[in-house]
Amino acid sequence: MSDSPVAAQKSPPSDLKDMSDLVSLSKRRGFVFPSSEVYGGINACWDYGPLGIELKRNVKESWWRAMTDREDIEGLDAAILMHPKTWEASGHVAGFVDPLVDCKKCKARFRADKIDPAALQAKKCPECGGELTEPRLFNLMFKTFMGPVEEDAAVVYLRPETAQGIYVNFLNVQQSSRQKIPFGIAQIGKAFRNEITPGNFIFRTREFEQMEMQFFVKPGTDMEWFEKWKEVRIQWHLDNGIRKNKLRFHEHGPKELAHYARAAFDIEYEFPFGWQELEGIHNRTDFDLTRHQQYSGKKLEYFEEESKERFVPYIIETSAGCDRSLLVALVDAYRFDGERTWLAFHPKLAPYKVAIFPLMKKPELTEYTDKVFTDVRRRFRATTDSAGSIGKRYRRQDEIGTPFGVTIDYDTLRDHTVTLRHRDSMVQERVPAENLIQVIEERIQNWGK
RNA sequence: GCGGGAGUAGCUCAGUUGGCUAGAGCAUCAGCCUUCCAAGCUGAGGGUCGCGGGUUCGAGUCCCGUCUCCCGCUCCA
Repeated sequence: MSDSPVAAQKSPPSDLKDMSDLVSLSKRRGFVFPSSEVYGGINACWDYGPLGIELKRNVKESWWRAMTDREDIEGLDAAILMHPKTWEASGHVAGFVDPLVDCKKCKARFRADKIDPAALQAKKCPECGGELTEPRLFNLMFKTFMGPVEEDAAVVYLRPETAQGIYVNFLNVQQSSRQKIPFGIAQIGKAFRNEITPGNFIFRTREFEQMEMQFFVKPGTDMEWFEKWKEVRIQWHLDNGIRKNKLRFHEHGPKELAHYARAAFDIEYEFPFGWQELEGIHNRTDFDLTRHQQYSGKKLEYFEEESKERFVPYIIETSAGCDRSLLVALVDAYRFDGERTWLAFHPKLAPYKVAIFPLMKKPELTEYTDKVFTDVRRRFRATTDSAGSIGKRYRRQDEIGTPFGVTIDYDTLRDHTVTLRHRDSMVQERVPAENLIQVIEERIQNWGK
């Protein structure tokens, strides 16, 4: 049995031209389904299928470990429903309201606060001079009621960001975990925003999951930490196998900064629909904690032993979209060479790490396959398939991004070696069955090197 | 929310000027064939045509409403 590589003499793999191929692959293979599809779907809501949820768990696991493996970071899972005053303090009740006006002539839409007051008064479109509609309010927070009675006093909001749950727990976490500043709190959780225009598959949805880490530092050291976290977060994306040339970075100028931020840095990805933000790193100063002090009347200060100083910490925030990171994993991994479609996931993100096949559907081969499968799946998430030709089965796994294929053939029965096939190169190597797990571990260790 | 396009099997689509039990390819499942990279053979399952009304003897095919998706405007995790 030779282990000569089967060379791929095809045209170089291409990227996605638009999202349609990825959307249909996602549905066909069980990554992402439209929500409530039997009722015709609901705008911009999506469900993760069997493979999608594995991918998502792997993305979250990668993030969570990168954060909480550090000694200076603790985890938290705060409630989605919070005291309504939280959102007054955060500025969301006032700030998440964007009055919008439309031009009846050229159909352009503007934020009322961003066009010239005189033009707004005269209801004249800044673009074409046409007539503008009245400003209309769009509250971006989802509102609901606590308890059975729908009365104003019972109004609560679905959190529009997870960060506030961390801020209000700052002292609880610091004291219970006996952390000293600087330290951070990491949280993964859902957030909800009534976006005016959701879209681009799972890129912008009204219900989404955030992966946020808030790092509390002594005022004066904040810009230094801001710089450090920029580097750490860029590296995380690269460690997940995201191609460097598809990432770019954008440092906000003073005029672009949100009300809470002193500095902001975006990590952007080049999607088929353009460069878009994937993660933001912000220096939020002491804005949030100070506001919560004001609105709650409780002190949110930290006492530093060494200097005997008492201060409200500054916060460096890293805020990544979980669904967006998953979308980037899919988009970045998508390959098509004119014949073969495959997802070139980094093994740590792949839903299945290994697929195990009998070369043919024969009892003696399937029996051996079952043994290997039982063995391998104790270590790696694995799958098996015996339907159709071996080539077809390789293709099926390529399409869901399984990095390794293991094939049991008649030689295996004699010498107990198996074929280990690599998804991206289609190279095959012969490996003793007893060393299989170890070899795969090594290949994953050296991935990309 | 506004403008433009679209909605027929899991996917991609075909369905003539409204008229026989709505078709194809791929996919799926079962069997056969195959000793390493899809598309070979046999058979099977699966759509009532986004949804709701209306016109008509009769509608996937016409009319109204509604929902959803895609592309622009907006947005920033």
